[in-house]
Amino acid sequence: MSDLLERLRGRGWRMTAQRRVVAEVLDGEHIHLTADEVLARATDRLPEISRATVYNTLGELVSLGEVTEVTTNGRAKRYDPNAHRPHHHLVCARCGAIRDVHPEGDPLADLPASERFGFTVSGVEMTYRGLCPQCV
Amino acid sequence: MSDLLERLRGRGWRMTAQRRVVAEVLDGEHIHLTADEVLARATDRLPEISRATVYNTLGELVSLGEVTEVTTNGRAKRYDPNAHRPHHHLVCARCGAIRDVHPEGDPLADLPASERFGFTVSGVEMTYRGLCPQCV
DNA sequence: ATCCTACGATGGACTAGATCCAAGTCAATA
DNA sequence: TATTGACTTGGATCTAGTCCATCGTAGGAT
Ligand SMILES: [Mn+2]
Ligand SMILES: [Mn+2]
Ligand SMILES: [Zn+2]
Ligand SMILES: [Zn+2]
Repeated sequence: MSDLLERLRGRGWRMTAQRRVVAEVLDGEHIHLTADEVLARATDRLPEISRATVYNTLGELVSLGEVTEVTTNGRAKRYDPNAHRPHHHLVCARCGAIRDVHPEGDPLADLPASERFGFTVSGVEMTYRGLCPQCV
Repeated sequence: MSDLLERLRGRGWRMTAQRRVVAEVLDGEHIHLTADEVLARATDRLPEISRATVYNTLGELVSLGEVTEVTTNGRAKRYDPNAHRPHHHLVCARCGAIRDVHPEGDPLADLPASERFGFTVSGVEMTYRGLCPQCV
């Protein structure tokens, strides 16, 4: 069983067949599925699952902090189960492949006070762009 | 007249009343308007302008490299006329205010080869998150 | 100044992605 | 096994954006 499922059980999350398959298809490394992709994979395991439930469940996982939303292209949001290890993304400009990356250094420290406009800065998302080995 | 308009003229861009007002409403610092916001402001100056023309013109300005698309929230894309000075963004999590920022350091250099997965990395976008002075 | 025409503008239909809702179903507890 | 509030469902609805046939015009030619 997946780590995610285990954590959710531990938090008293009410378990249903639908929620289980959504959590299952999100399990893994470098996973960044759109809601439609989650629906397609969930439907393989549980044909009667509905689109609304997929959206409901993804939204709840985001609220619980177990999944993060990633927007790399202005199209469909992607859902990332790797929420417990802060990271950034490397995206292929041609095929859209996405890898998790962990840059060195502290980007927050690189933003001088004169560039903060009085904001209380709490985090940063970085999206590296390039071409993957297959697309070069 | 705006810098943007001047550059476009110099590039032989065919000028129409519609294109002029779109370019005009995009002029300024820290401007990051959605297509609908551009349409609303353009309509103030030229009531008969159409939504399709706003999208056509924005798309062309992006192709020309005079405007960049910014996606900060998975909702509507925003259009940024400050394309000739590379920069990143600081976004208020509550009210959505967006400021242009110029962090120190070279984020590309902070991505070690072991984290590049064979990609040819060519750029990076950074979105700082926080609360603006009015929203703290 | 007028003509010509390729390029731009238009409105409305259409699509993708996402959300909402009233009604039906069921997991968890007793 | 009875109860009940939480979950699921299909379909309607919404937002952002694209597409297209047709009309209009900017700007070069005369
Ligand atoms: Mn990730
Ligand atoms: Mn900007
Ligand atoms: Zn690729
Ligand atoms: Zn704010």
